[in-house]
This record gives sequence, structure tokens and C-alpha cells, in this order.
Amino acid sequence: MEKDLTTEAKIKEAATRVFIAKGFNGCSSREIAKEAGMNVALVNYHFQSKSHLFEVVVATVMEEFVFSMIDVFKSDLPLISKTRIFIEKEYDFLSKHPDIPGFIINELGKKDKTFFERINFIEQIKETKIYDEVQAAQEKGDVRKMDITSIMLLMMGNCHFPFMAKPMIQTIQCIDDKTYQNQLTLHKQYVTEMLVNYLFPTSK
Amino acid sequence: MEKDLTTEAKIKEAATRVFIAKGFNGCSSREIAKEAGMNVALVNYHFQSKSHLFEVVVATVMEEFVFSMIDVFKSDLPLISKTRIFIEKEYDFLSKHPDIPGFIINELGKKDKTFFERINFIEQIKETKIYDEVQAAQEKGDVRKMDITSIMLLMMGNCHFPFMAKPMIQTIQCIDDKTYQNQLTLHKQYVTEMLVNYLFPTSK
DNA sequence: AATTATTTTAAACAAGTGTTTAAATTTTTG
DNA sequence: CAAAAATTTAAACACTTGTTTAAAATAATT
Repeated sequence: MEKDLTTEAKIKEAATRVFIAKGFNGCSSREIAKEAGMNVALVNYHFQSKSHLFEVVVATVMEEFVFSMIDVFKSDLPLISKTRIFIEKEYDFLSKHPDIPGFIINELGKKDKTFFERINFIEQIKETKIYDEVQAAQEKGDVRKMDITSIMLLMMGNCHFPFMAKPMIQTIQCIDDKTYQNQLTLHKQYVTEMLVNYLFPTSK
Repeated sequence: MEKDLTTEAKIKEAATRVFIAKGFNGCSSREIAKEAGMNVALVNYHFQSKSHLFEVVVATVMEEFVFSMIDVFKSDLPLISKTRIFIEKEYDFLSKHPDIPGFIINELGKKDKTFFERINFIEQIKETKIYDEVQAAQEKGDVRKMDITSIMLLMMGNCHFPFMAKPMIQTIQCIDDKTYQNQLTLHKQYVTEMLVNYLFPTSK
């Protein structure tokens, strides 16, 4: 598991794990250092401060987070296929990183806006021209006419929420990890069908 | 605004505000005391510990949170109406308390399971017999045949996520509070239509 | 009114926080 | 190899943390 990473990389890796699991306020610099097998002072030597390390971690996680999205948006497929593949890829990614959506939404909700804006992923999405593509399809009548914000909410909500709500749903329904994972595979199909039917009314 | 509440009530009220806004680890006992206009020692005098105060707050918030749900489940309406009213009431409640879903999902995801189970709201939901009602309707063919977990995920996800993701979406879309609020009113209609169409295939 | 119980206060506690320092070590450079 | 630079270390810094204490103030009881 442990590669011969540089000290900086080791700290960043450990910090990512700890921050995602416990949040910025839920852990200490010493805990991160210990997780990385390093001295506390090295955290600040390489990353100036806990806050700065956090920003670096968030930026990297966000990048990873939007990478697969961007990839789908840029592809040369009809919107209906993009929708299906988007959901497929999101569930894939989230199965491997189930705590990331909650981490992003919750940790960043508490920080100031400027923090959010410093991480430039909005431009990246805009550059894919996905918005224009959707609008064009709406004018042609292929896609249901609704605000892009609502489309985002439908897509992201139905992909991310099942992972964010995992602990709650598991407690309510008294089901273990394995069962919940299987449930998610099923759920992905439902979500795909529901969203495709709703967003592309003429498709069936 | 400030009623002549008891010290205990004042502390609990302040703690609720602060905990929801900043999370358990994001605030101190002193901050809660200050928000309540009280001495620090009073927090522990009346609530033993910060942790215990947190549990009391969570229990109350959860109760409030599931109260409107339970109410709809128990009503003597056809499932399709219950669905519509459920969504309506959730959006109503969440407009007033937008930070609660994120608070519950995130703060409780980090605590141990026993903590979650100590708050008995699962029984309350079961007592409404909503599960049996859904199952009966599924056997009659009125409701799409899918696991109750998936139905919960669809309902809750499409209600809660738009409020949880508010800071993120606002940053991505560069929209202010007022605009987002209006967007949510629209979104509620979309969600209702989409979910009703999907869950009740024979309805149209 | 005097006594008891409850509530509130300021101060202190030990432990933990992010961060800095200055010396020791390792690595790189000339 | 010696000098300089970069890295790592242990220790300390000032500050905040949750919690406790013991005295003061208030309320309730007899």
C-alpha cells in the first residue's frame, strides 16, 4: 500500500483521508501527522498551515470529483446517452469515494464563498458547452424545458444523495453495508429510467 | 424575539442554532453559552456535558424533522395524494429549516450507530403502517414495484438535496438567495410531477 | 426570619490546539 | 570532501478546549 512517496505527498494523502472522514474541525494537525507517520512540524513546514493544507486537499478532491463529469460532457454523444453515462459514472465514482459529496457540500457550506470560488471548476464545466447543448435541445423539443439549475439538482440529487444518506438509511432500514451496496446498484437503474423518462419526454 | 425562557431552554435554543450552523466540532461550549447570554459553567450544570447537550438537541431536531412526515403517513388519503402532500410539506419545512437535513446526515454519519439508535423515530414511522400500505398498493399494481429503500431515497433525495446543496449550487450558478428560493418553488413542481409519474405508472 | 436547596458566578484545571523555534540531521551543491 | 541548503526533529509557545470547583447570589421551605 505505502509507496515511497515524498513527505509532502504522504501528508497530503493522510490529510485527505482524515479531512474527508472527520471534517476540518473534527481532526487535529497532530492526527494528520500521525496518520502520515510524520512529525507535526512537517505539516506546517510543507503546507504553511492546517487551513492551507485543507484548501490544497479540497482543490484536489474537487478536481477528481468533477473530472469524470467533464469527461462525459465533452464527449460526442447525444444528450440522452450523456445522461445515462453520467449517472453510470457518478455511481461508479461514488462507490469508490462515497464520502466525497458529503464532504464537499458540508465542509464548503461552512466556509466563506471566496474559498469556494478560488477552486476554479465552474469555468471547466462551462468550457464543455454542456449548457448550450442542453438549451439547443430544449428549443428543438428534445429535452424538457426547465432551468439548468433544476436539471443539475435532479441529476446530482439522485446520484449523490443515496451515498450521502447512507448512514441514515442504513439505520432506518437496519441494513448492512453489503445489502446497501446492492440496493444502490438497483437504485441506479431506477434513477436512470426515471430521469431519462422525465428529461426526454419524447424518447419512448 | 427573546421570550422569558428558563436558563435551560435558552441554552438549548442557542445550542440548536450553533450546532446546526457549525456542527458539534465547529463550536465550543463557551460560544454556546455566549449565544445564550449565559455563563459557561451553566451549560454543564444543566446538561452535564457538551456531548449530552448535543444529544438532546439532535433528539429534538429529529423529532421536529419527522413530525410532519409522520403526520402525512397517518392521514387517510390515497398514496398518490400522500406523495404530493409529503413533497409539499417537506419543501415547506425545509424552507424554514434549510440546514437541518445536512446537519442530521452529516453530524450523525460521524457518530457511532448506537447514538443514532437511541433516538427512536424508526418505530414512529413503522407505526404509521406506511410500509404495509405501499406494499399493498404495489401488489395491486398501483405503485411501481421497487424496494421501499429506493422509494425513500427518491422521495428524500429529491426533497432534501436541493436544500443541502444550496451553497454549492449557488456558487456554481452564481445566484443569490432570493433567486435560489424561487428556483426551489419551481423545482418542487418538477419533482412532484417526476416522482408521481414514476412511482404511479398507471396514474396518467 | 432563618435555614435549606437551588442556581449562578468567576476562577482554575489539565489536556489539546495550531504554530514556531532552534538545533540536529540529511541532502544537495561547488 | 567541505559548505550550503533543505529537511526533520523535539521542545516550547500562547491559546482554546471541556469540565470542575468553591464561593456567591438567589429561591424555596420551614
